[in-house]
Amino acid sequence: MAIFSKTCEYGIRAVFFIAHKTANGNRIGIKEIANGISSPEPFLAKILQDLSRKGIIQSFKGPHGGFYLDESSLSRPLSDIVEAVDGDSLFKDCGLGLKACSEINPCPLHNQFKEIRNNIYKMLNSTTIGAFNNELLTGIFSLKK
Amino acid sequence: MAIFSKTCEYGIRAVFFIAHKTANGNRIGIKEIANGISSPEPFLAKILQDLSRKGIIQSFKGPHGGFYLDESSLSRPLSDIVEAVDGDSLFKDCGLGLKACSEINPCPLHNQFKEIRNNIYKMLNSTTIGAFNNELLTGIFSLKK
DNA sequence: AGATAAAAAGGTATTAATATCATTTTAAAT
DNA sequence: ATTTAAAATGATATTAATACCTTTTTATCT
Repeated sequence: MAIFSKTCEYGIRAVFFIAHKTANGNRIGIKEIANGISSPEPFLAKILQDLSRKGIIQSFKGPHGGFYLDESSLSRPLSDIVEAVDGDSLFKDCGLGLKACSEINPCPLHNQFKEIRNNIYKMLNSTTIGAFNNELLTGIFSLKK
Repeated sequence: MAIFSKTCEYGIRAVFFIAHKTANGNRIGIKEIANGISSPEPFLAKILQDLSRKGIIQSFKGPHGGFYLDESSLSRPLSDIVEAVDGDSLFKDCGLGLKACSEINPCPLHNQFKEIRNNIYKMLNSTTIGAFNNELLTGIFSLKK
């Protein structure tokens, strides 16, 4: 198993891509995004539609329309994308799948998972959507394949 | 998304349960295990059958048969269960799902995920199957619901 | 106003994960 | 030998995730 669902993987990669391609105020179409991050276009369309409805990204219909990010979206943490797509179970739920697991009724791995969940959340919450625009521009980082 | 698949969650809980219930040399049947960890019995049967085939747990057919753990199984790390069930993608694959992601062609979150993967692996690899027998016996830890 | 280009919406298809059921094999007890 | 209790196997069912397709809405341009 991967950490994120495919939906979430595509979502994060797409948002990074949009951030980097629209830093200049432009918009970008679904075709170019799907191609830029190696994702199935119709599936990605659904994902972006959902992220747009939830306010994580912005979109504009019609000719010269497309997806883009406003200032406040650029400074959102990645955890917002993950939460919008996969929910907060990665940050909150018991690692062994126990609904009743808690501080007073812990599973054997309760404390270990608490730390891991915190690590993941801290990382995702302290990294913003726009954090890698420079590196993406210079080609240091890849979002394809 | 959860960290592990349902299959893996049931598997780990079941193995903990078997370890604790058969520490005295007994065997334990699928019914009692399924009940003890709140899992669907036929599904769990499949999982344990697979773990048995892979040598993670031991089983014995016929009357007074059941599942149990030998000494060496008790000292295996949890990472062995996870690898047997979910494979090693949790420890190895790119967090953003990129096949080509590597040190020389990193995704934007490459280093961040490397650390998280290492945390998870270290935890699972340094915790043994038999580590919680005492706490399970005294009821400090729960495997149910 | 009409044509066009884009995302949004809604519905369908495929695949993988999860769950269940029926039959077979194995070993013990009588 | 027969019965019985257990896991192993094989087949099927259900559900959720992933992927795709068609139509509709919105905005721009001529």
